[in-house]
Amino acid sequence: MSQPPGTARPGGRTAQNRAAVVEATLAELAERGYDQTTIESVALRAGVHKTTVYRRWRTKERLVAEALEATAEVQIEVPDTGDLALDLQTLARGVRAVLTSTVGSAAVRTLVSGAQSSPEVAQVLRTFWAGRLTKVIPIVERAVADGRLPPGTDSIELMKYLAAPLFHRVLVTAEPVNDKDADRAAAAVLAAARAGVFVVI
Amino acid sequence: MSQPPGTARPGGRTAQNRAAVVEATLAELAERGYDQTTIESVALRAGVHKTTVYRRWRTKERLVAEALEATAEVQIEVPDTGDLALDLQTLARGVRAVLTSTVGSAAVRTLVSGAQSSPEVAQVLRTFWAGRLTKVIPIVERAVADGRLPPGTDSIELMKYLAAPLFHRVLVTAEPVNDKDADRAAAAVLAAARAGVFVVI
DNA sequence: GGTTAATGCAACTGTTTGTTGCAATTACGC
DNA sequence: GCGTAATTGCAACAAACAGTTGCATTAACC
Repeated sequence: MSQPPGTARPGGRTAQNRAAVVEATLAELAERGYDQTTIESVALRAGVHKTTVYRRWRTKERLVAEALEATAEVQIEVPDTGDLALDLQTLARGVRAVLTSTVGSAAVRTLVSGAQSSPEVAQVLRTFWAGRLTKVIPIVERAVADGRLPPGTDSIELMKYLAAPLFHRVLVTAEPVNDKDADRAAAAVLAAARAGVFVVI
Repeated sequence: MSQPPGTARPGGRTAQNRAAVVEATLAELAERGYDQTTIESVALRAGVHKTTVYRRWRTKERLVAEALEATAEVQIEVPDTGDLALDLQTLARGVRAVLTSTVGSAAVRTLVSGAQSSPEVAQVLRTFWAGRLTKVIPIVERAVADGRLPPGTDSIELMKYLAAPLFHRVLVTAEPVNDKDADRAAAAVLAAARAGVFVVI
């Protein structure tokens, strides 16, 4: 009993409940936002009693952190056509798809409200987005090797600039994001990259 | 009594209390964040009883909205040198200064997080940024007239792309933002604009 | 099939949010 | 100044919520 519940008998109903609670947490985060998400609302949605959630996760922060970690395997498609403009466009559309998905929406909403008060949640979110930023590295490296981009182009910074306008629409202007917006973001970052904006000395 | 308090006798102590509460609200938002800011904490800080705040503002959302509206006078410097690259750079540094100011950073995070649960706060957010986005219009129009930018360039969209990377650093990656970052954002948006990314058909 | 971990349930405590009646204070017209 | 009514302070209150605990029930694992 010194160990938290769910460790000694992790199969059967325990695993089922864990999955249901994680899914309910993400849905609540996406629909209602971080501060409107309560342990009770998650338990109700998951069809589980609140004491079960309290006993296994202890706090809302850990619950949110684990739920977001469980989505880490959701991947953005990595394009590999060799056409830089097309690859960036595909990547941008992938970012758009993540941003507008249930998981992505939950991550974004948690990012701006929950991460302020919880270092634990903030750390998970950093890991979450860092894993997605690396997607662009091979694409950029090949373009540099082929001479289609200037040598020394910082692929991580390029990826941030690819995603930034899409985040901006979601977070700041609260506008919808469609494929046309993703295409524009890709075109903008391509022009900037060709101009050497992302070249690190 | 059908009207909210503070309208019939707006002078004297009423005005003094209103100013104290607004100032306390901004301070709380800056120090503790949106969800940690409560009406009671604001009242305590302002040296006013909580019933006064409840009776006059009714909800936390209206209180926050009014407090943030009071900061709308903070202006970004409008460059006018005629050098497009330099003007964009100056503008980007102005955005950076707003984003990184003590009150500004908290205000931005508050706007973004509060806007997700409160349409009223969201409206303040839109108005706030709409007033700043227009800053770039004359600069872009002159550049288009001089042939330094393609005809049909959307100045509002350009301004969003100028600000997006700076917001991204503050909100998503939680990285510090300095003048070098602002300069890079300006260079990126200039390259994109010259490539015709912001041309509307 | 037996044991025991995990869960459901209800009842509880403590905290927070928001309200209300009433007395004290004070802004504003005269 | 002065009277009156709006505003505020105060205390007490109701309601909602967070989090805990004891105990009975269920079911995972040997």
